Amino acid sequence: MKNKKNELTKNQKIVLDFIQKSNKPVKAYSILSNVSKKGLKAPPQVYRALEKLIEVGEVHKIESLNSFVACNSKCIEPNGTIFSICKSCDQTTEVSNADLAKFLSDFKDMNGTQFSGFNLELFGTCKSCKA
Amino acid sequence: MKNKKNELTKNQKIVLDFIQKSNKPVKAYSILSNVSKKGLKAPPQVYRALEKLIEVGEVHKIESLNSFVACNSKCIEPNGTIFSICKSCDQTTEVSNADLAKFLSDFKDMNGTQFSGFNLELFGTCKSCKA
DNA sequence: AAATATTTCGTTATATTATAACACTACCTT
DNA sequence: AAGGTAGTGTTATAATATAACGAAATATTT
Ligand SMILES: [Zn+2]
Ligand SMILES: [Zn+2]
Ligand SMILES: [Zn+2]
Ligand SMILES: [Zn+2]
Repeated sequence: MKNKKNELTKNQKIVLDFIQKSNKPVKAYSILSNVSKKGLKAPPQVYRALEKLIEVGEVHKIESLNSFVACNSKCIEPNGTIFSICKSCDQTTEVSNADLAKFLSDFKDMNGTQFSGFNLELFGTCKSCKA
Repeated sequence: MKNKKNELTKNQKIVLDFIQKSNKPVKAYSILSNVSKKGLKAPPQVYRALEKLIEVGEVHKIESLNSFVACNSKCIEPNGTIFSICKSCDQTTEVSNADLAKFLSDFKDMNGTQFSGFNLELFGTCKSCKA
């Protein structure tokens, strides 16, 4: 047994709170400077919180942006993530499409072996950038 | 008209050559140290070559590894990439599966708008790591 | 409750990845 | 030859991420 009280710690909550309030993916050092008044003063404190938050599924990393977003809690597949990213403003939303998620989860390689996880990043232009 | 002689430059060829000879994704600074005897001595020289090689489609960046691979020249979709990545050794192969590529290219968002590009990274365990 | 193990914390230093800026060169186009 | 574009070499620095270590907090066992 690992952690009877399965709650986030203070630092983890502070970081998650900031990410959830952001409407775009946020960078680690942006998190750091924005929560420094709450006591987090060095990169490891932020990166450690992020690591945990990602582990428990509250946060995802947007690899192509080196940035972090809160899970919209519509993750369909536990080990797969799908994002829609605006090429012009980086606005990012988690895509929940059952067909797509199923297609990806069920996908097998040449040998018929299934994958254990996936990350799909779809690039386009968001509504406000089109206008 | 851009470039009548549509060839790669010396530096670009050196970098591409090294990437093609590698059997795994390679990191920029690993490229740098490996081609330094051929005259490339500073990061910008490598990153500029990479930028061009990516632009012309000879090289892809593996975002989750901050590494680079040569295109296996089986890119089905011009603006979409699909990779299979071993979680344990980082061995990476470009996946060419017409059904999957078509599914992703045709995928539309809630508003029915098509995306202009995508990158899919599939995670699993490679043959040799399973053994 | 006390002892032990585990996890988190704060901190300093450093590693890794990537780009800005600038003067200069090579080549293509007219 | 003149002008434009792309590439080069170089120095410096920005941006992203982790190693290491001892102290503090929390959980588990005795
Ligand atoms: Zn999610
Ligand atoms: Zn946008
Ligand atoms: Zn390719
Ligand atoms: Zn492997």
